[in-house]
Amino acid sequence: MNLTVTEENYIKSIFHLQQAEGNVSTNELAASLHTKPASVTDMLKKLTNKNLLNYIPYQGVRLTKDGKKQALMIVRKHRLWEFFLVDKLQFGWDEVHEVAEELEHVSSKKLVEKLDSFLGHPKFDPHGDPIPDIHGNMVAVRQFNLIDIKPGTLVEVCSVGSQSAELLELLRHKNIGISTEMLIMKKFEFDHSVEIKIKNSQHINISQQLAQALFVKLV
Amino acid sequence: MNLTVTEENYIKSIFHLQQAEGNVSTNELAASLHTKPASVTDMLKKLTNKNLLNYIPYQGVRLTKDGKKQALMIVRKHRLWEFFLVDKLQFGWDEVHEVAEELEHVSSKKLVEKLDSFLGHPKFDPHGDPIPDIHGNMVAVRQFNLIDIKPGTLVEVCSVGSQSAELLELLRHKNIGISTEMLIMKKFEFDHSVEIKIKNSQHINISQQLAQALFVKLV
DNA sequence: TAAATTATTTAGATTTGTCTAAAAATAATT
DNA sequence: AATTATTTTTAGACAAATCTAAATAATTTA
Ligand SMILES: [Mn+2]
Ligand SMILES: [Mn+2]
Ligand SMILES: [Mn+2]
Ligand SMILES: [Mn+2]
Repeated sequence: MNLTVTEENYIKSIFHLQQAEGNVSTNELAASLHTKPASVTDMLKKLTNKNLLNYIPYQGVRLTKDGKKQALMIVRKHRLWEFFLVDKLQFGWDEVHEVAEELEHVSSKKLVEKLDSFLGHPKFDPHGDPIPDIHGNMVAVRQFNLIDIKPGTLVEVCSVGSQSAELLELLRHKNIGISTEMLIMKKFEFDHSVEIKIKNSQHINISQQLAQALFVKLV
Repeated sequence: MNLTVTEENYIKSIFHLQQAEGNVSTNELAASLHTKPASVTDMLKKLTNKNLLNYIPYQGVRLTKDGKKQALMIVRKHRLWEFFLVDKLQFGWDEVHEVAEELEHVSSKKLVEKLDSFLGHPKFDPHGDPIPDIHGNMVAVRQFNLIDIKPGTLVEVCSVGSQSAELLELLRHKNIGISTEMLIMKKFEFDHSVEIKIKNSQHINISQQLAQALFVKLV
């Protein structure tokens, strides 16, 4: 079953949205895809006919097993290409997302697998997100939101909550990236900011908004 | 000016067809793009409005300066990706064309230039065709059709007349590839076949059809 | 030159993905 | 419970790219 670029983008968005919440609503999807709710309704019907998702009018949508499998293969391609761009072509990790949005739709299965070999079967993309293998499996690292970590804990950044240019610009400025190790020093009640100490570096303050966008694992 | 994938494919086809002949006809284009003449007429009007080609009804079409420039950049991407697939991902030279047909439409300019650097600025693709540089210039190697070479001449294969699977299969079987050196031994009037001797190998016979599909340079 | 053939264009329809505006269903407030 | 607000769906229109069938132009053949 061959999907159009548009269909693939819908499937992928639903996949990401249904991780967080249960059923994905029409409005959520419209926002995420920068389109209108009416257009989403049309597409949901179409994808339902292709057995990629279960859709109940007014109740939102979830991917079927098949839909999830398709989504995982698109995510696999997206993250492999991002790794390629950073590791081989010297792109910055904050400039690869847009390009990968196009590359992920190149259809050759052989290309994906040969690319994976060429890259040495990487397990994580440049943003710290796990790369699904050919069967759709990915390593599960227990991740915590930085805002929930108790003072005194040593953690390592393993992914970021979005790929927005604004966020990545701020991270670059603060010298925080994937695999940066940091000690949580203190949490301030007033503005929910967090004081941290980056390994071999000075103490800095992280705003509530930034802390909520950082995911870490215990080291 | 951003072109759709379809528009890019039209521009590229016209570019290739107008190399050989003068004006490109509607029917030729339809055949080359596996579409119908009526569809071609529609698209020619559209591309004319975008100033990419000069179109006179019933008289065929030629690219404008701008159209040619666009075409060269698509060809550049196509051939760079083909080189990448063969040189880095270990694809066979006979299996890269289809994949490159998709990759050539990925739009990031930065990607093309970084890919070019990563590959070491190759001058020829795996089929021996020259890769245009960022300004659209490509090295011109004087090429001859093997069928026109006089006996006694030493030549080197530098490109093939088509990328058909059938042709590439035969070449693989005869152990002929890009940069294969061969001495032209004798031409037979009866069937216009050619006897050649591949360097460090035995004498073999090349059919008229095959000789017409091989382009060589003098060494 | 006139007739027949071939090439090209026009006319009208179709598919895909989108949109706006209006109607209907659901959820939240009073 | 009734009203209001929000969400979602329907109805109808539109642009892009395509197709078939018919009309017209150009070319070839007789
Ligand atoms: Mn991304
Ligand atoms: Mn990523
Ligand atoms: Mn090719
Ligand atoms: Mn090629």
